[in-house]
Amino acid sequence: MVTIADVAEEAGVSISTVSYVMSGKRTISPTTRQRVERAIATLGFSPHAGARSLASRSTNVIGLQIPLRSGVDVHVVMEVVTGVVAQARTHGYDILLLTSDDPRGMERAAKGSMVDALLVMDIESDDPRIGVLTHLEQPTVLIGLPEGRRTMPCVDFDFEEAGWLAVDRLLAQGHRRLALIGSPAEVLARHTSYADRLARGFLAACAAANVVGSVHACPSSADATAVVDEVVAADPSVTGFLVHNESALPHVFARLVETGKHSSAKPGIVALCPEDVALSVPGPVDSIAVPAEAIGSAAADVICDMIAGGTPPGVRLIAPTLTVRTSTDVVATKHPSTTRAT
Amino acid sequence: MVTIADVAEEAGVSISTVSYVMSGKRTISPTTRQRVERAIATLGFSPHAGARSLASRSTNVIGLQIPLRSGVDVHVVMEVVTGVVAQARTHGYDILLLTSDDPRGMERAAKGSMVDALLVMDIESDDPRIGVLTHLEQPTVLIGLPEGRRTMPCVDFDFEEAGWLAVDRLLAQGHRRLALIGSPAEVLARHTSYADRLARGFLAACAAANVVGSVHACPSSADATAVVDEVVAADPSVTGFLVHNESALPHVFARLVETGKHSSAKPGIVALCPEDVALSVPGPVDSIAVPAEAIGSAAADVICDMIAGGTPPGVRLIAPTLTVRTSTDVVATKHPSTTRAT
DNA sequence: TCTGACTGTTGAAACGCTTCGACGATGTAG
DNA sequence: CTACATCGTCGAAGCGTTTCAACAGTCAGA
Repeated sequence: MVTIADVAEEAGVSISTVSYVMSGKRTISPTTRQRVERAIATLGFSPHAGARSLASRSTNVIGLQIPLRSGVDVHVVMEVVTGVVAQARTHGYDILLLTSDDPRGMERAAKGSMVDALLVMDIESDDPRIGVLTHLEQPTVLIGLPEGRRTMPCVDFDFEEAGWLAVDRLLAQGHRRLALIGSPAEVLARHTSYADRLARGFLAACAAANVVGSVHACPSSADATAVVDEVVAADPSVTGFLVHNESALPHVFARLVETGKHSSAKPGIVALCPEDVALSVPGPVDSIAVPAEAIGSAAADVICDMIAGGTPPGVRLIAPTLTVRTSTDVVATKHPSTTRAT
Repeated sequence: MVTIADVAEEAGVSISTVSYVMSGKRTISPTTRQRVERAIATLGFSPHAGARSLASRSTNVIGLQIPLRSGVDVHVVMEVVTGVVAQARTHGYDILLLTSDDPRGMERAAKGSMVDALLVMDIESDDPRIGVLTHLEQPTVLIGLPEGRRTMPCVDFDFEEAGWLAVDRLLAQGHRRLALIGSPAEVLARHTSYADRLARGFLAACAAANVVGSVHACPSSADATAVVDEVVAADPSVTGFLVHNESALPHVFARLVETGKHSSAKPGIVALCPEDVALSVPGPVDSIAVPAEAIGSAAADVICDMIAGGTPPGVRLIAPTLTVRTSTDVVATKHPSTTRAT
């Protein structure tokens, strides 16, 4: 293994000079800088991460808690992770994967100084992990939005606003009885933050328009068609559907087309999902994109800023955008509210 | 921060004694052991990972390279990751996420002593990363199976055998002209290991049975139906389909049902995908499970064993199993070849 | 010419842990 | 009773960085 001492010798300078060349924390004459840089290159030196973290008390690693619970959209999770990793790298950070939903995994990583900060996904409205997290020294950012007192920064897509936006669209198309075909029952049962917020926005918008809206759990399997049938059977006047379930979307779409509830001429669906999922369905459908990768990179930005000593930004929500594909008179409507910070 | 010195003082022993209690590398009397353990608990001590890695020259972290390339089945990737993480944890290892397909990311992690070993997913038949990996000090395990000289251990599902198995089943059902509806074109174009091997097994089995088999790229979107139509149009005698494309499966299934190529009475499909995907389709379909999580944990076992000094196991392939759902006379056929090690 | 400020460089002290060699104390065999 | 392992514990030397305090040397201002 080649150490900083080897580099120093090769370049004919002291160890500390090499260190300062690498960190840029002190002024170095151009000539020595070049000598050192050449030595680093010829020897192929890369500093020992452990030694570095011991001396500098920082690891350049961020712990990322990702959900393995049932019912989550892997597609979305994966994209968020992609965004986090890519953006963190641009700040010089690597990602340590934490998957156990037992918060002791995060505690272990934090107390063992394995990470400089923690990023937690799959937040529930009243998340038990938050208590543990507040006791840690490392800054923490949540991807999601718990209810009540928010003691730590949150980053997420504005699902509540998305609910309003979807209802707006369905109302504009003349629908007067709406249904939200949502996440699987287990996701709703544990009050996953995004599902709660979407339902809240959806129901509030319905109420504001004096229209009946109902929320339905939906499995990610082909059984989704059965849910559609039940919803329609229970109240045949339902004509407008907000679908927020990536895996179920193809089935729901197919069934609503079969039953005449959705067609290009008479659209009855707004889908809430990543763009490519909306496009993969056999026919046009209006959709609100879940900008999963953008959420991830925003979260990475926030947390890197906090590590650097920036002030915690409170809540950062990414505004929803509706893309219309079922009518030619409008192409895309950007919702007025832009990204808002609290 | 509480250090090992604090623990030593609290317990009234020396620092080294505390260390030996934790590592178990020397005999310690029951009484001191208890005193130390109590001290650790009361102070909530957890050793500094960086210091540890500096002194012991090992990090207890495994680098995991996961693919972000287009066309891969996120579902499968996610499950593999799950298996890796969970199993690695049982061996005391954490996972550092590496996503850039640029091998310099892995080089950086390895040369900076951030990881004890590397696990590389999404292997291509002639993978350019392998050259870089062989120069690293850390052991490396591939999830996939490159062609040619195999200089490093490989773990994967036996896709080639799966091809034979699927053909067996389709032949047994009387089909005499088969088609493999496979991965997206970009996956085939870069000769992703699993796609190549599946095609090889499929074509070899067809040839052995003196039956015509053809391989077709298929996008993950609704355009999959168009592929089905093209295949059938090009040769209407095709009646047996092996489908290996998680996202396309619902569309392919639907189209084949519509065109009368598949039904419970006259099944024409064998699906190669995770179990839950096969079950999510609206109707029974025979399938060969891709045991993604098992692949991940097998890989983790192999790599942990290598770190511990075990001899590299060569190639480890998990045998395929066919699950029959379209006929009541057979329930499940375990293929004769069991997990084989080379 | 002297003083003080600034520049570029250095030596050495941490950082928190593992592990080697050593050392009493105790047990065992001759 | 002596000689010699064995057991349990300890002190201290690293591991490879960062960073502080210090120090020559240069330069500008008085």
